[in-house]
Amino acid sequence: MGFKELDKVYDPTKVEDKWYTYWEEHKLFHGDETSKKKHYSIVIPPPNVTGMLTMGHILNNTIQDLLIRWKKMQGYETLWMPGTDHAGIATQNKVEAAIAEEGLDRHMLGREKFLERVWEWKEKYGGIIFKQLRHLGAACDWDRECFTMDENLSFAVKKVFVSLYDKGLIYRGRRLINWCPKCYTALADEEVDNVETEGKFWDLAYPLADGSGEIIVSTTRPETMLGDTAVAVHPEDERYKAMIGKKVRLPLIGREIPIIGDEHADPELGSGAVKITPAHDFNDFEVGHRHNLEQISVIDAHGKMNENAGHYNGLDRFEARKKILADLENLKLLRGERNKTVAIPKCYRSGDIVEPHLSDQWFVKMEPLAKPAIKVVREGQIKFHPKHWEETYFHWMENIRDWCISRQIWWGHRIPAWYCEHGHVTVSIDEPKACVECGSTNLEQEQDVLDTWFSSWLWPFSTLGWPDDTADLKKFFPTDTLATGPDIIFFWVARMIMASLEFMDDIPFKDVYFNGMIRDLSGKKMSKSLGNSPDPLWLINGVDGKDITAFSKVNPSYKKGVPAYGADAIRLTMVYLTPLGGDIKFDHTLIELGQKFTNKLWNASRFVLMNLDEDQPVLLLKDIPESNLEMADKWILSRLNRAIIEIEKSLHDFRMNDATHALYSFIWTEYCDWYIELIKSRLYDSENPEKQQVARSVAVYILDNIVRLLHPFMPFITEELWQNLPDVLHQESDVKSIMSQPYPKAETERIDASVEKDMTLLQQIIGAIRNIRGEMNVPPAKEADLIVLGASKAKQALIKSSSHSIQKLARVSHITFDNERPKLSATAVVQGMDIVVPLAELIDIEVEKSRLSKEIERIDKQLAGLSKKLSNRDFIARAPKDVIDKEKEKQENWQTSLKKLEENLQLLLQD
RNA sequence: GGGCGGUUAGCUCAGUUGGUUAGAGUACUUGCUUGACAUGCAAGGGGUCACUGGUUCAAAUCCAGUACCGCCCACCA
Repeated sequence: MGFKELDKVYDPTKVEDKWYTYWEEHKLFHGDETSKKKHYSIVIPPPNVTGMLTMGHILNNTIQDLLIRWKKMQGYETLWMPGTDHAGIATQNKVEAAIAEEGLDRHMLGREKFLERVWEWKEKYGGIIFKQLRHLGAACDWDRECFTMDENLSFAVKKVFVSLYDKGLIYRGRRLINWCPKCYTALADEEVDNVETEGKFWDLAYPLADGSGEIIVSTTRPETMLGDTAVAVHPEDERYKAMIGKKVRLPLIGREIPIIGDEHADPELGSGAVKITPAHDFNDFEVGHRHNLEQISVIDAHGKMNENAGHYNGLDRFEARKKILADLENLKLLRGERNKTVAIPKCYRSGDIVEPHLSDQWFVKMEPLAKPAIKVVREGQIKFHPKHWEETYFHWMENIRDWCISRQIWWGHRIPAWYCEHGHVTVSIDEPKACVECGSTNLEQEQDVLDTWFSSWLWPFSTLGWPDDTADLKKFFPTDTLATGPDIIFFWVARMIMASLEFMDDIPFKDVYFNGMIRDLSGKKMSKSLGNSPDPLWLINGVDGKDITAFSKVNPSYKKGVPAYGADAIRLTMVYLTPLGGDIKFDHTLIELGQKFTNKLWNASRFVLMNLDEDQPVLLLKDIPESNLEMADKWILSRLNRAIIEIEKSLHDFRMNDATHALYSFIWTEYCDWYIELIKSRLYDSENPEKQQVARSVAVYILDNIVRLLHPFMPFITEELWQNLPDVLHQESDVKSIMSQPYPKAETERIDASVEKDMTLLQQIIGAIRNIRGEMNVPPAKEADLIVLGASKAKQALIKSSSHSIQKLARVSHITFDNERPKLSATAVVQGMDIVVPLAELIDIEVEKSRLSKEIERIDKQLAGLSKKLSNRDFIARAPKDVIDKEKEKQENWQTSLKKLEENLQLLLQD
């Protein structure tokens, strides 16, 4: 015994950090841009610089790591590019909250000092998530770690801005945009969540200026009436047609505004007449354009009424609403109030109600960029997995609207545009000396910064060195797979495709894998604020309930703490549970699946390794003569190769869960439950060292394949086990690591259908005996005899040659054929043979009777259905021949079984 | 309002192009400290595949509709 005996229980905490350090030290995560090998690259969806690891990251990064490790073992030069996003609004909000505790706000500090504070924050808290990702095992190339505000990435941003500006695709304009009064900045359409809310719908009466009557308008936002510049009715609306062209006197303000005819007014809705406020409503803005209406802002950027709001000036917008309603009520101009669900636009960062706000902003004209990006997906150059997300993509891209890219915050890439005192704009990568139009040297840079996504849409090539023509770009671009969540399909995925086609003249990636969302068991999205998400590091490293203080409303089940499941167990569980693109309802107890599997693998390996012997070398499979392989050996080799094919196919199709299932059942059911049990007698048979050696060698050969197949799924335990395998199995490599070993390839010549068929028979016989024993509650210690009736010569031979296995696995002493059967015996039918277990003193006749009756009833029922099918003339006439043959064969088999079972039951009833 | 997804065992989920006796893990029942593993072994019970109709020789699977759940998009003020 020269092999190290493994611990009885696998402890991930003893293993995981050790191997991660080893891999990192030996540069096994490094992508070599000078390599001659084919490349495979992935860019990480950059987490926010202040981000913390969530369960969603666990799933997303496990999938990326799985792909990278799989491809690396397959011989590709792999690169997994890590990096973080500066996340403008989110990060600025965080730092502002932090300085608020010191009684400061950013304006007190000023731009420069404030940014210093953000950078300090970034240095301190940025990248924590990457320390956490290391615990997960992520094989990121940390030497290349990027940040969206790195010098070269910032240069890329400026270069892109100038290029699009020069092409006329970036413009500046006074538009109505989504404004968050809390974040004090413009937002893109995608940054606004429309939340259905119970609201009110008020009817207001506007008197006609000539005193001839009034017109009723309906609104959900009465406070904006101060900015009304018209009332619109449908031009075909008989009720109001005659009023078009007349004027109304706006209550409270007294301004005279026209009644106009416009199809925007829906006669079905409310009174059919609608107030028009071009400065505070997107529709009204359009109507205003059509009719040349004045745009009067009455709400300022802080959400307060402004000087145009008369004596409401200075009031908060919602207080103003109350006041205005009360005042109209007093004037008897408030004519109705109804409940109505309305979609309230909210800022996805702060949650504050977004205000349509008239201001000068920068925009990207998207349509010309979208066209080629639609094409590459439609033509299949880029494939989405699951495919149905392509529909969502097309729908958005075909109706794309211009992208508002300016943000009125400080943390981000400052827009490279300068204004002179005459209002001319100069756009340039470097600070210009003089205005391009008038030559003025009195220039001031734009105060606004760019939307965060304006840097992340360049991510697949800016991280590789663009705009320089780098070796990295040549080697690793376009990247291969993008794995991300469908929630950022518009924010990020679509824009990366557009940017890449525009600036690289190529697609950014070939496949996009959308992982599902992690929910809690009640189906709610997991989030820290809901307190329904565990900290993933608790699950990896374990935590005592006392230490859980991170969240205010922690799920009670975490208060007791959780054991150290280890990264491998979590990874395996996640991919086992994740259907292509489907959501996962998650609870930490589900990880027991992975934990148990980890322990099973560990112990199976422990068993195989403890049975090796230094004095008896392990034979390589190619050195074992075919004739020395027993049925069990051939069978497990056959099954291994089928599993390899299945895994390869599943991973290729991004069906990670199928690949995981294939591995799981191969390892647990076939290798552990059957193969290892079958070879035990050979392993223990020191009288027959040659057979022993073959059994040992095949067992460890399969184990070697198992750990390599499993490595992308469970990197740590497989490295630990692989390192413990005999050296003869290790292929030479620069660094001794499973990461440098080849991924198993299928050897189809090892697939042997006839051996599998024989094995099935054996399993069925053993299963039948076990079933009898189990139903009768026969203790394992009691051995029984076995009589097989009606077996063909071939089957007899097979049973004889495997008699030892049957005896061992089914706890049988003697096996005989065609003996007379004792009256008191339990019986089963397998492939037309009677399996008779004479257990006179062991069995309960009544139990056996009911067992047989139940079985007869079951087969009878099935047979009835089948007979009906086969007597259907249409079925015979129209179904394919092979289907009919199969059904007929089935019928014969069942009929035989039924007959035999009935005979057996009769024998028992005779007593 | 439009679009997309879902509804299969108590729970979490598989089920690829229609043809299996509808599966896995877990939970449950029973028997086992069987020379790797009680985080284990063996056996067992449990499903009218949401509902209704249609296509077909044949539907969990294809089509239409209904109900419920979820997500996304949209200017009904």
